[in-house]
Amino acid sequence: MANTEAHGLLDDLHDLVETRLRRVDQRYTAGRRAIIDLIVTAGNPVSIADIATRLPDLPRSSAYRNLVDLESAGLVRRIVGHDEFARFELAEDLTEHHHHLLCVACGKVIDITLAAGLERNVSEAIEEIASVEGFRPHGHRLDVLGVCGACA
Amino acid sequence: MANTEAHGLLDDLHDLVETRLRRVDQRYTAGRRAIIDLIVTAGNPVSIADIATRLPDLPRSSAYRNLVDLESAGLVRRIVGHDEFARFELAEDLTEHHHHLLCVACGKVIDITLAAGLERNVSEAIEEIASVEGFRPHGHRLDVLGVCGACA
DNA sequence: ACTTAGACTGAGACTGAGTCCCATTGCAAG
DNA sequence: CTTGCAATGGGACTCAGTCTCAGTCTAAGT
Ligand SMILES: [Mn+2]
Ligand SMILES: [Mn+2]
Ligand SMILES: [Zn+2]
Ligand SMILES: [Zn+2]
Repeated sequence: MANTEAHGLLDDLHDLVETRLRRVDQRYTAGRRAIIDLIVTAGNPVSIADIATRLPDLPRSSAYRNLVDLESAGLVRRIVGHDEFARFELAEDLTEHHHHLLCVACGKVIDITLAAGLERNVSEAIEEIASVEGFRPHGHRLDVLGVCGACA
Repeated sequence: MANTEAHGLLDDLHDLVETRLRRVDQRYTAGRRAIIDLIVTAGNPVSIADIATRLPDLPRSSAYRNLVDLESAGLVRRIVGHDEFARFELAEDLTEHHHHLLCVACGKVIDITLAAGLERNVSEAIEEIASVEGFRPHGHRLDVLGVCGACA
């Protein structure tokens, strides 16, 4: 192990998560760390079923509670897809602003990123319309409904 | 009542709905008609609670079943907003393509329409990205999260 | 080292929007 | 009429998600 300055990107993320949790008097326990690890490792948003499968020793009640806590701390985002199951991914300020393809057949969620210019146009149009309606926008989500390659 | 050619826009809609239902061997019963009336009359998408309030004599099980049937017939669209309650509106081929402002405080849903040009740009970008992912897109939804005027 | 406050855990009870069941009723075609 | 389904409605049921609570862990203070 010649590398002593060691910290990889994943370790940096864990440090950041820990700092954010500490800021609200929360601890970065093994269960929470395992959930963050899983969310980052999986390419796509993960469901409770995914967590139960990949982390069989983490009780469901703890998984649900940890996800609520991580969401409250602004570290994790809950996604309501096309099926009845919630899914979870890293919050956008830990990754980048993006959107989703939702498979109406199997419920799979795939991340996509729009061109910056188009994203800007959308945001401006939203600001415009919202102000007319007396609505204060915090953000937006664009979901594409369709059928994924595996289900075609 | 001097007007004998009578059929208003609402009547035309009812006729269209009846035709579409007949096409799939379904009947346009009083309960279903009342639900369509309510959905059209209300400016915004309606929840089951709205239906229970405005149509107190329509049993919940019938309301849910009718909504499922109307959705299957492509006449009504189910909206998953920011709260835990589903809402319902006319399907887009009975109105026009549009999107929603979602109040994160009270759950209210407000219809909005984007400029046609922007809408086209979004659709094209989606086609492009989806094809790269091997995903066959059927449509999209754009939800703006924020706080409505009443909740500000 | 010991204490202590409160964050955290886990097993299970509970909630409630939405679905299913089934006996009964309505309705349209022949 | 009759006959085959569509439709009804009251209530039982499902199950993802939430809540409870007694016990445990952890960090900070002394
Ligand atoms: Mn994502
Ligand atoms: Mn709408
Ligand atoms: Zn799929
Ligand atoms: Zn509101």
